[in-house]
Amino acid sequence: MVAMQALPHPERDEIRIEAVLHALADPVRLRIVRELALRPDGVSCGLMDLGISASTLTHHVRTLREAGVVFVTPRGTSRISSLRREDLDALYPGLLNGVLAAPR
Amino acid sequence: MVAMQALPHPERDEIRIEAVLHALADPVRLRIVRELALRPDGVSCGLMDLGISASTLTHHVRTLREAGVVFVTPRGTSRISSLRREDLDALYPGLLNGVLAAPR
DNA sequence: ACCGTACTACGAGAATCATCAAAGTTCGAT
DNA sequence: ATCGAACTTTGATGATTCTCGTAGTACGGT
Repeated sequence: MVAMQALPHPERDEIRIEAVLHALADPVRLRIVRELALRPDGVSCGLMDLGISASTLTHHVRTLREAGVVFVTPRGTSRISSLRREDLDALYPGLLNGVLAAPR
Repeated sequence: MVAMQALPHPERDEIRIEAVLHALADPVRLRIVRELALRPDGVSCGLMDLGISASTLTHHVRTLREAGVVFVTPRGTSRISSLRREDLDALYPGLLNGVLAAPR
């Protein structure tokens, strides 16, 4: 069993700091990341009340996924997203904690 | 003596995480921040060999200043920039270290 | 087989951004 | 007072991005 993922994700060594920072710099995506930080087991982002359209949400989740910030895996008709905490902490120790420490 | 600064800077409590992340997300600005991290006493960004025009550099330094990432003060005809390490570490502990830990 | 839910793909519009050149400002030095 | 160096301002351009609606796909349940 090599690939249980249906969607492309960057390997840890392919993650670029500029892409991560850009992904985190958007208010909507930051809210998603904050929410995911509270749910280590992952959750469907569609359940979050973000006040944006479904297609916009798709765009943001893809941005986060392609940057290497979140891991996304299909579950039925939903897609479960989770923070790539281990990878991010290994690459940029303290970054995620610092971002999450910011006042809401 | 209230204001020794000639340029407007956000107070610590006015710094917003989205602005900081956006400021750090640009490759040129990230290079500037990395350089400033090596020079605690500050330096004129014009001395860095960034391969951009002077007006573009002005734009980037202003973005960093207005986000609260750097402190800029005039010195003769130059402007000395320095990282606002204390403020950033207080607001987002670990963020700066994490960013600087990233492979260049 | 059909329907509803969850999500994606596509195309478009508005806004933001990075970049530059040209012209202007400020300051120190001659 | 003049000059040059360092920087800013303005205006423009092209690229990127955020947003949406519409149409489409995939999956589970009835």
